[in-house]
Amino acid sequence: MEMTERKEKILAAVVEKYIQTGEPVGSKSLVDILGFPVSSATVRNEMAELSEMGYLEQPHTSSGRIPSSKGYRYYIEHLMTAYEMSPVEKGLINSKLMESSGDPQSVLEKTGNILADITKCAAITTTPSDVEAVIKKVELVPIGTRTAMVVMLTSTGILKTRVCRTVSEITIDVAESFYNIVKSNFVGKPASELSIAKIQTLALSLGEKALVMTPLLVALSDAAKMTERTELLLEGQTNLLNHRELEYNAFELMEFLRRAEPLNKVFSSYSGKDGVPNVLIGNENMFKELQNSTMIFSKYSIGNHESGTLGIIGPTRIDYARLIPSIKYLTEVVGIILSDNLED
Amino acid sequence: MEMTERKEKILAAVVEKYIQTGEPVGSKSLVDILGFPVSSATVRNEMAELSEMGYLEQPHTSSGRIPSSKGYRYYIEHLMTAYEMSPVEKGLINSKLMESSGDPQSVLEKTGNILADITKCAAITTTPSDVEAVIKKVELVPIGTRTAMVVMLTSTGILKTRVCRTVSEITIDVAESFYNIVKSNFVGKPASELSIAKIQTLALSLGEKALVMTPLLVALSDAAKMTERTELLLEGQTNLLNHRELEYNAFELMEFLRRAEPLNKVFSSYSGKDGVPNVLIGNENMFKELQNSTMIFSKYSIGNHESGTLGIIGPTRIDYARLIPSIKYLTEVVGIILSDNLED
DNA sequence: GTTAGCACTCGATAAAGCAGAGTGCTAACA
DNA sequence: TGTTAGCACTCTGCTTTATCGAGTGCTAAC
Repeated sequence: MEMTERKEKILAAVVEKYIQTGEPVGSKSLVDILGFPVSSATVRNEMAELSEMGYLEQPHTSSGRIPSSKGYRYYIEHLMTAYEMSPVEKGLINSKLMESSGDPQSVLEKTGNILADITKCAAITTTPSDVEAVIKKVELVPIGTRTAMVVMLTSTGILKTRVCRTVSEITIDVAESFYNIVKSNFVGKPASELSIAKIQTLALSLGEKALVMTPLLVALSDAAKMTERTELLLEGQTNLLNHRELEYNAFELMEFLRRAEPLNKVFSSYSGKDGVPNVLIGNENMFKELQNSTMIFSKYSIGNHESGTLGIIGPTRIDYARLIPSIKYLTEVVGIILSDNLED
Repeated sequence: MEMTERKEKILAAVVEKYIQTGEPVGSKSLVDILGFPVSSATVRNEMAELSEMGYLEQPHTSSGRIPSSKGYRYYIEHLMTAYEMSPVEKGLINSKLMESSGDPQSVLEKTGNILADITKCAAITTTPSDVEAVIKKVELVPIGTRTAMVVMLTSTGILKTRVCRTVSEITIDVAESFYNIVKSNFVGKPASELSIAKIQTLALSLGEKALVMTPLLVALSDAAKMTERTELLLEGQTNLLNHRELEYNAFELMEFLRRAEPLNKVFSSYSGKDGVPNVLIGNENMFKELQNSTMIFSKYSIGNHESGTLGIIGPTRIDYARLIPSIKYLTEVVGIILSDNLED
């Protein structure tokens, strides 16, 4: 049984109508939608074949058809005409993103917000991670006599700050020693070398200065730890409750999203080549909690390195034609904004 | 009709049983719970009187009783024995809070997390706001040749950072001018004076330096704006879905929480005197969306100033004896941690 | 290959019946 | 006067039954 042009038109019509209404689509209503003059019986025959081929399925014997995962996939790959955002929408998004304070975490939070807003799905973003990142710069900012803020910049443009308090005054002398220690031990090295153990051995060689220096170094280590860990940011989870077809799954889904590991596993199993978003529909997902959902995600790059992921999760019944391009666009913008920090 | 000791015992038993099971409590099961030997008929008579007095109500004519808002209130004020957290639990909370990076926003986020976790409700925290706050210190941290981080500290211990990029190099000369401008115009003044308008008039007098200086001042203004705005942080909203009695309200409630104004209105209507948490039960709430919910909140102080609010929202059927002390404790701890930044 | 006609399936909704928990009231009891 | 046993009554939740209608698959004719 081979795919014909008429079958394709019918499949596309079923997908689009179902996406729009959420109701199984019957042969009769299809006749109205399709441009050419055929009777409902003919359409019924074609639909039966599409079912047999695995593109459509029936919730129960005597109701209309809904697209299967395979049906959605065929639609996305062969039938769909992508619906790009208008320049106005793009401009709006750009200006919203500019509101954030510039550090990756807040940019990605904002991105998640926007994503959740335009897709009405749950949005997931991950903070950049780059195994090749090294410490580029460390600064000590005086806050009070015994309080300072440690600032750390990595080669991937990630900036972390951390406030710490010491038992005795942070004199210029102390600050200088701190800079020396950092320069000779950590700058140019990966953040992972900044372990507590390393700090302890260092402290031994510092003599009396160890007392005031240790908190500073610990703060730096905390900052380093924060850059290493890639965090998962969730936004708009409550959107999931709006989708009727997820009604019973919504809660289970939210619980699933709370656990970071499985999601990271999904993200790392798919490459982000060509900047084309990955689409995982229904049973194409590896976890049973996602069998009724669709994930669309895409990798953003800082400089030339694939650094993090940005995507959504929602019902399989979703406006693919609009959302896939949107996610693609946001991925590009985020990449550009975050790469900006890299240049000097 | 006056309250007797036996009535009080019955009321307490109804409240506690209902909190535990979520089912209306009947006279028969009460006889088992109450220590003294009475028949179900006697208890029924007492319950009828408690109903008449407004402490209990019936979901429908022929079912057990559940506490009314007034009933809960009487219980909280006269009958309940508060259940303090154990030192171990307190220690655990302290150490979790210490993980956060020290700035108020992240401390409060963490607090919200903990709160949501131990109460299984939605947690609300507000970032500190203090109309009397003035700019105490501003620092410029070099990141790249044309990138810098502006750090701002207020008299209330709030620290904000903001990264900015300029078109030309940030020389030592530029930095010095920046410090001079800031010192003579903004330090010691309220953050609200750092308006864009003010910056524009300033820029006019800077001549050629305006080009490189403006982005820095704008960044500072952004930081100032961030300290002024008190933000509402929500955590654990999805917990609301776990409560059967909120089933139909849960979504409406989440939508309500998204809008900040009404919540701020609630918070500002109640003082935080004595550090005793405010409890608003069911219809005691001013907004119709909260009629089926209970809010418990309390104000934390930085230094001596009441600065922000921290609380939960959940069903009226909630373990008051445990949660009220927990919230009280967290409020105190947050106050202490945030006040810490004040000292020099 | 297409279409009209028709019996059939199955979910959704409403109506009806039943069991059980719990009440309020009355009358008797200590 | 307070307490208790007894009983009729109410109301919910659950199950059963009936009905409706949309939509199908199949057959036979075009």
